[in-house]
Parts: sequence; structure tokens; C-alpha cells
Amino acid sequence: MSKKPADLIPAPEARHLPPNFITEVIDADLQSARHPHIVTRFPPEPNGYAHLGHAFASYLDFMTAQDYGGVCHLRLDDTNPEGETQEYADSIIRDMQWLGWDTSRLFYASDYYEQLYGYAETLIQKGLAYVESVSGDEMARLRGTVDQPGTPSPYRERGVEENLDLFRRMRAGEFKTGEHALRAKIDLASPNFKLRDPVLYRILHASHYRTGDKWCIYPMYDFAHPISDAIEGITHSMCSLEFVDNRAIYDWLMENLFPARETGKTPPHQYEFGRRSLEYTVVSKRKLRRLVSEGVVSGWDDPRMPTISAQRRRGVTPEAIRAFASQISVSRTNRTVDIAIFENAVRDDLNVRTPRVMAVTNPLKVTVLNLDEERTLRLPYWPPDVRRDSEGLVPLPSGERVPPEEAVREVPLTRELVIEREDFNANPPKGFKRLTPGGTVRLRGAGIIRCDEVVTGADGEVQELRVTLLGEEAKASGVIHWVSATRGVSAEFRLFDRLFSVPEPDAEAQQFDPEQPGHEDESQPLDTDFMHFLNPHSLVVTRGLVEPSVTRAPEGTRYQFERQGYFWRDPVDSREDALVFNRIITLKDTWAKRADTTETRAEGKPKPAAEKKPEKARVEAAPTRPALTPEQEATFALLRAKGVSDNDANLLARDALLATYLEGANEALFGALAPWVVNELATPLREGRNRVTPEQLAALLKLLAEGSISVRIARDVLAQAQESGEAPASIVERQGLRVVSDEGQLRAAIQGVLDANPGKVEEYRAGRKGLMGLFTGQVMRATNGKADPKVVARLLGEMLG
RNA sequence: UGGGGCGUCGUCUAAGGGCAGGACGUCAGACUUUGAAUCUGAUCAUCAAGGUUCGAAUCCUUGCGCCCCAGCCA
Repeated sequence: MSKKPADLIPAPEARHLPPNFITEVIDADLQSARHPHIVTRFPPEPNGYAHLGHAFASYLDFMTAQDYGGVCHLRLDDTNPEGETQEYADSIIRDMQWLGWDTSRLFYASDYYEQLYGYAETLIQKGLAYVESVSGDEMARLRGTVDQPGTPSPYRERGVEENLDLFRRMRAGEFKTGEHALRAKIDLASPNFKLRDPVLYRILHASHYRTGDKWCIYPMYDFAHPISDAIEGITHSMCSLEFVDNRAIYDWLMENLFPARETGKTPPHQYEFGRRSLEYTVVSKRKLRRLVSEGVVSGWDDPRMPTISAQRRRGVTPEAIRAFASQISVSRTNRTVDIAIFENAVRDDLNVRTPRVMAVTNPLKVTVLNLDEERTLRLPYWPPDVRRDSEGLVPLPSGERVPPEEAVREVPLTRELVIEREDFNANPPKGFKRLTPGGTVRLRGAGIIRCDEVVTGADGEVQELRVTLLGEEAKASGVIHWVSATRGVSAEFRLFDRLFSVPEPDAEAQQFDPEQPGHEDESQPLDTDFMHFLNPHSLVVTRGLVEPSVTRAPEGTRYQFERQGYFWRDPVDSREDALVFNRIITLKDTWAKRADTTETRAEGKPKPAAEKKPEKARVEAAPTRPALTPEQEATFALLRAKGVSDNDANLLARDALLATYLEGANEALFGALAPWVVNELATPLREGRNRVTPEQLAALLKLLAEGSISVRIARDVLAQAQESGEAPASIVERQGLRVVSDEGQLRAAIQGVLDANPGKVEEYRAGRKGLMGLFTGQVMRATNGKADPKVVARLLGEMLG
């Protein structure tokens, strides 16, 4: 029970989430026992359906907590009554459960309204908040601009009592919407706009989906969110990058309302991560709402939408979505992820969980001339590789696990069949492996047929194929799927494709901004709207046949229809007597891809090559430096005269802090000291934690000049000195540090390293010269950093031949 | 223009002074009664220029590029 916090740090192999910049912080916080355990939260606003972006963020929040044996709260961040509904809240909760998250810790920001109000009064009483009474427009004007500080409104200096009175009357409903607002009193001149007295509360006479008309003032995100975190005891609060600036308010509130010295608890802290968007889609709630409201899609759960509920209806599994979230990983950069990574996660998941059956989505009639009697085939549900890897039992569609040889279904083979229309071609392109007039092909599981006759209709369209079933000695290069025309079951197929025809509909839309006309294609309509890039073929509906076995499978069974893709019955529209199958995703199709690329190539559209950064020539090869003021110019000249390098002198001239430090030393030593001040001391100096005096530095460099220590040693010692405050030279003496350049000694050390890495030595000799760094590093380590690297490099070169 | 964040294969990411690694994609081959899966191999990257160092993706400097911030949205 009373585990030490540090014990909660999971071993690398026990983590679901690969180590990242956030887990690094958590590790440190646990190590130092800053927090006894980890509590995270996922705070969606219920003003739309959750989408893949939420899946990613929730994965991060829930999985991080799980990895550390902590908990994650699901918190509906419902502080804006406009647009928030119970339906959205319910859908988000359902989606989170479906993803597999433990939603037993369910919270609503709206449950904190009373507490939040109390904290607002506290702020007022501390003189840290005031009631603003100018209009919104006026407030925006007074906020200033990027190079103009804000100016205080006449109400900024209202007294505590007046503020309290006004705020209470705001709550009581004495004012109209927008008439007043509560603002934090922070800093109107801050370069961070978020700190220019942010609004904490606004008056809004609107009904809230949970609190009804109880409130007519509502807290803003910047106020409600940090306090909700503190109330719930959140330790690590993760949000996306656009909130970086808001962190200043977060910290301000923690400092003023939840300081550790009063609560005895480390307050929560905010960490930001990069958003992930996906190619060929949009994930802005506003835009998704528009797709729904304009009827471009049938609803939030239209299987082409990137929402969780749409993906669920489409047939994608939660495991696949989690695998995707894990694969795209977390970093501090906004990224647009290649759709192929998502598709791979979906296919990879379905490949091992779906039995194989046959269906024809676009039928072409085939009559087998030499087959009069119906036969019943017993065909395996699983391909050889899955059977092989199953180690014993494989599942039936019912879920029952049986030996592979029993995992079969009965497939009727009749005189009249259907095959896929595109599996027959009267004028086959080169490399076509399917059926052609007079050609042969294998019918999956049934044998090889030869096409003897092609029946064409008046319109020239192929109506029927008449074929002969051949013996097993016949040859065929291709295999196609089929279904009995008489025993197959009619079904509707919904073939989904990407909703947008371009990878980044948002970015593309901007390219056609009429304000900045593109210079590429005048014929393109000047449509700024992402809607312009909708893929007209994102939904294709066909009728065809499925083999009868699938009607006996439980609902929710996912299949691979061989050679076509993964399908399942649409959970909304499919009925027993009117089957509707959603295509979850196609199989990878290198044949179609080949046809595709040769086609575009023929049209002469060599996509990437042309974009070769033409005008960005190497004109400004010379390093450009900011111009020096006359004063700096003088310093520069002086330093140059004292033997300081051009580069260092320039930097020192512009950085008074560093120059002042250097001036504390003997002028004769400027040349020697300058590079060390610039490269080693600059950071500690700027951060105000430098503990090495110019004299001490000079003393150390004297040892270096004498050749008794190496640069490496000097640098290490300097770092130690910054930590301990001890004089570097005395550290050298106390630790007996002395450069080792004795060849015999070094040869022995090198030989040791070489002997320990025979494989690497071989690789090096085979030409992998990059390994030199590895060897050098190991020798340095073996000698505790004392070896003279220059000598080591020379000897290493010799000894490795 | 002020402040902030960020730049590593085509895409996502690892290495935080010492082997630029992995995944996806792509290409080639093997296997194949799914043009799938599987297996093998290959291709491919540190934004740029200077500096420090035996050694820089990593530290220092300058430049370039992208993103966010002036809602009483979140």
C-alpha cells in the first residue's frame, strides 16, 4: 500500500507508451516524490462528437496514467452553454468506453460552478480580480497591440467591496448579457496577451444542458480548467500546443489560489503536446459539423467521418485505433499523419481476426457448361499463414475455437455463378492475371475454368461468360473469387473511400484564397472552402451476392471478403432480409496501384520532381550577422586587438553580460578565455547560476595550456564546479586528474576496447568508419575521461589499420 | 511588427557530445489456390551557414521556414 512514489516508475518494457518528454517529467516528479502518485485527466467539451484527434489525446491521458499505476479522470469541460448538449456528452462518454478507457471517474466542470464562483470571490477579495464594465469591443481596443501595451479601463481600480457587490449582482441576474465581466488583474503590458487581464467570468443568459437556468454567469476556460484540475487533484495536465501561452494564467491561478505552502500539495502543472491531424480528412469540430449540417454525410456516424462513432459503425475496432494512437506517438510538434499509417493499423488488426469468405460486389454471370449437379465445397475460413501461426485452435465466426481442419464452411458450387466484373477483361492489359476470352483462371477453391464464350448485349456490354471447368492438370496464373448465382445471398455493399480528394483539404483550400490568387491554374475556381475538395466517389453503393454461410454468423462478425477487403454488416441499416455490408477497408492492392501510377504517368504529371526549390539559391552563403552599434563596434575592435577570434568578439560585443564577465580577467588572457566564456559559461551566466570566477577559469586554462589536463577534463571539471562551487583547479588537484598521453598506457586501453568489440572492429575494417567515434568514446570512458583524445585518435587509426 | 512554440528518411518517431535506429510507405526478390498476408533485401533524413570539440542531430551564434496568441470560445 505505502509504495514509494519512485516505485511507480515502470520499467521500459512495461510501458505501453514509449518514453517521451512528458514521461520524463513524470519520472522525475516520482523520483523526487513531488507527487505521491499520478492523476491525469481528459477534458473534452461536449459540443460535438469525439474524433480521431480525441482518440489520440485520450490515449495519451489514459495510457500515461495506466503506465504509472495512476488514474485518469474523464471530465466534460462544459463551461459554455452554447453548443453543448447532453447528446454530445453521452456520445463522448460512450466513445471513450468503447475505446476501452475506464470512465468510472467521470466529472463535469459544471459540477464545480459553485466552487468556481467561490474562488472568483476569493480573487476579488485579494484584489486580484475586478468587474469590467466596458463593452467587448472596447476591451479589445484597450488590450493594445503587439507593440503597444494595453491601457487600464476606468474600472480597473474599483474597490474590493464594489467589485464584490457587482459580481454578486452579476450572479443574481441583475445585468444583461455582456454588460459586465470579471477580469483577472494581472498585467496589461505583458507581451503575452493571455496575461493582459483575461476575462474570468462572463454574463450569459443561456440555458445550460445540465444546470438549466440556475446560472447566468459562466466561467471561462482559463479560469475553470486550472481550478478543476486542482479540485480533482490532477498532477499532470496535458493539453495541445496552442495553450502554451495560457499556461501563464494556469500558473498564476495556482500561485494565488493553491500554493503548496498552504495546501501542502504540489499543484498541478500543464504540459503541452503537438496535435495530430490525418491526411485526407478534417478534424476541426466546426468543419465536421458543417459536413453533417449540409448533408454531405449522413450524420456524425457516417462511416466516412473521422469521428469515433463513425469508425465504430464502419467496423474499425478500438484496438486498431489504439494501435494507431500508439504508433503516431507524441512530440512537441504539430503533425499531419500519413493516412497509410492509419490504414495499416486497421488492416493489421483485421488481418488476424477475420475469417475469409467470398462475396461479389459487382456481379458478372458465369455459366459452367460442364457442371450440371450442384456440389458442396468445404473451404477453410483461414489462410495457411494464419493457421500456421495460430498454434492449435482457430476461431469460427461464432467465436468457438476449433482445430484448423474443422474451421471450414460449406460453399455451394452451382452451374450458374457470378464473378467480379473487373475480373474479366476482353482486352487485358499487360500482366493481367484474371479471366480473358479463351483464357483460364482458378476459381478460388473450386478449380480452373476456361472461358469459351462471351455473350455480349446490344449495348456492347458483356452479359455472360460460358466456361468449362478443367481438371487440376490445367494451368492458370490467377485466382478469382466467386459466388453461386442461385444459392448466394443478395446484399448491398457500401464501398467507402476517402472523404477528400487531396491530402490536406485545409491547406489546399488556402491555396485558392482569392486574396492571394494562386499562379498555377487559372481554371481552378476561386473557392476558399475545404468543401471544394470533397471526393465525389467517397461512397459507392453496389448490389451483389455473398456466400450463404455469412447469414448464419452472429451480428458483429467481421469478415475478409477475399481479394476485396474487410467488411461487416452495417449496424444501423442492415437487416436479416436486406443485408448491408460496410467495407471497412480494402486490401492493399499493388495491381490497382500499378495501373494507377502508369495512368498518371501517361498523362504527364510528374508530381514531386518539379518542386525542387528553384530560386532559393545559395546567395547568402556568408554568415549574416546583426549590425553592431558604434559602441559595440568599439568593444569588438578592442577584443579583436586582444586576440579574441572574430566570432567570439562579435558575440561578446553584443552580449554585455558575457563581456563584463570577461573584463574581470587579465586582458592578456582575453584570447584564451573568450571561447570558454562563449561556449561553456554563456548559459550558466545567463541563467544566473555561474559559480566560476574569471581567475578560477584562468587558473584552469593554465593547466590546460601546460598540457597537464585535456579539454575534456577541463570541461568536465567546469561542470562540476558549477554544481559544487569548488574552484576548478582544486577539483583537478583533489581528484588527481591528469591527462594520459603515455602511448603504452593508451595502447593497452585501446586494445581492451578492441578486444571487447570484435564484431565492431570487423565492421570498421569493412568500411564502417563511423564506428571510430564509438571506439574513441569507449576508450575515453575506460580512462575516466583522462585519455588525450588526440593521441587516442592517432593510435586508434594505427591499431585498426 | 511584440511574445511564445517547433524544424531528423516521403510520413510518424528514436538517439540529448561517441554506430543517425525503428515503424509506415516505396522499390526489388522469395513464397502463395487472396495481385492479400508472410519472409528477405534495398532506397531514403538531422532547415542553412558559421563556431567550440579528437568527435556535433545534440552545445554556442546568426539566419531561414512553419505553427499559436490581440473571443465575454475551448
